[in-house]
Amino acid sequence: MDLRLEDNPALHAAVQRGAPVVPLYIWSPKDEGEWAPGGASKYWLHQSLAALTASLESRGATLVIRTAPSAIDALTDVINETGADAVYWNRRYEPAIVKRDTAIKSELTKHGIAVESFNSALMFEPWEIKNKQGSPFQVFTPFWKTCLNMPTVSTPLPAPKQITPLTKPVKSQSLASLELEPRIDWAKGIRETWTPGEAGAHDQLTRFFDTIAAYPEDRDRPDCIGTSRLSPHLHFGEIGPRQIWHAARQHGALATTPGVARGEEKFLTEVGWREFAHHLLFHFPHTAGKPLRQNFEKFPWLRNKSHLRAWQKGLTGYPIVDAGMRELWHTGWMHNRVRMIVASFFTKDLLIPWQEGAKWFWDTLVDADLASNTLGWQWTAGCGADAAPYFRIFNPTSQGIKFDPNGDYVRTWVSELSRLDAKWIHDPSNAPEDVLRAADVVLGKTYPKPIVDHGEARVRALEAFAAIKS
DNA sequence: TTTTGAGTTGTTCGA
DNA sequence: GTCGAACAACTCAAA
Repeated sequence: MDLRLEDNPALHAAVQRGAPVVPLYIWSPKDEGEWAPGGASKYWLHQSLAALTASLESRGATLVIRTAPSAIDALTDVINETGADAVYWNRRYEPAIVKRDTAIKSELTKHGIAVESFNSALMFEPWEIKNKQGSPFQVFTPFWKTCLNMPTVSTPLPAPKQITPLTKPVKSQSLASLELEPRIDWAKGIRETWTPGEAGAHDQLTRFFDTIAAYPEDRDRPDCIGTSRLSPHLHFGEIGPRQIWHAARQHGALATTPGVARGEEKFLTEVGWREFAHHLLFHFPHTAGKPLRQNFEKFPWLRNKSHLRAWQKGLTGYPIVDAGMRELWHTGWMHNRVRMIVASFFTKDLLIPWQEGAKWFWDTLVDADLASNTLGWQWTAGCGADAAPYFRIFNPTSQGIKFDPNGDYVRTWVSELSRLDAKWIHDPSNAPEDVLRAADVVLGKTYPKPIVDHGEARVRALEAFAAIKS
């Protein structure tokens, strides 16, 4: 899924052949198995496809859009209609897609079509990075060390200046016919927050570089813009990790103050985590639905529908959790630190299976990415690679105080608490009566009481972990 | 094969 | 108020 012209190896190779090129996008959500794009992703996809259509037009080409139950059907149609003798695409690494694309490749090859696929989504191929025993890494630090010792990250390719179209136009569906945009317009917040598309991705990268020196500290602060906010752009391939790698290296090298490049380094490590997530899902394809660590199969999860709903709606009674869940609902995105807090609350305070949380994120995040989502949830739940030790249970109140010290983040998203001062905003249920009254907060009415007591929930979680000890 | 050191992101308790 | 240790045991990765 690479909705960009720059550093797009499949497009580049196709243009290099010198023959006319038919840029084709196939919408075949059934191919994704259980993981067809959710609502927020579909909204983004629509905008990004519109942007791609425009930029292809500026190079003389038209994006052909097709829908099919399976990609092979649409592909075969287009090959028959155009007489194409070669098909190029950029690889995806999700288990269901690897399977599909392998089948497509052998099918087309059988019919004499020259098929070639390329890596544009990752810095390294999952099979390139392995430990001394030749198996995939399951710990991040040695994984990333090995990546950094690889010869080079290849240099990004330029966007083609001109793309030669077929003389006879190829039939295309309209973008609207994919019905990616919601019927009821709930996407206002997303629209106001983001600019999907390749140009938007590069603007975002440039903006981020202005503040990257503060990244190591500010990245943990949801009350300020300290993170790159590139995740949805990366997911849709509007920008690639290799472009980011080289841009950050270059930017870091320009820094004159010694130590300033620390920001770039730290940021690239995070891009490394994205890489790690993709490699892991490739090597352990069952992990999107099942824990990497088998002993977690018998973890005593609870299923409490009303807790699940309270979490989804941002009505748990823990302000930092509720702020995060509402930011997600409103903008299609949540700050990384807050993702950890809400996920820890979900899996440890509520003891609901991590898969349920992953599903909610899948439908509501504009950056929903199977590899990153899987790693993140399994890491928090303690059943994944390099996972958090069982005793690391976030205290939502102290996390709030630590990373949102003035309460600005909570005030932005939980308006009913906006008149509470910093001293009590993360702990309204313990605030004195007169403080609450002065801030127009009536617990249980204007804002919920905590749905679980964190102290008790912590003890309960520790007991649950003790139950699966071998 | 065996051994050794280490492992993104915390919290609580007691000195 | 601050600080360090305990919170288990396991698995991974490398020597």
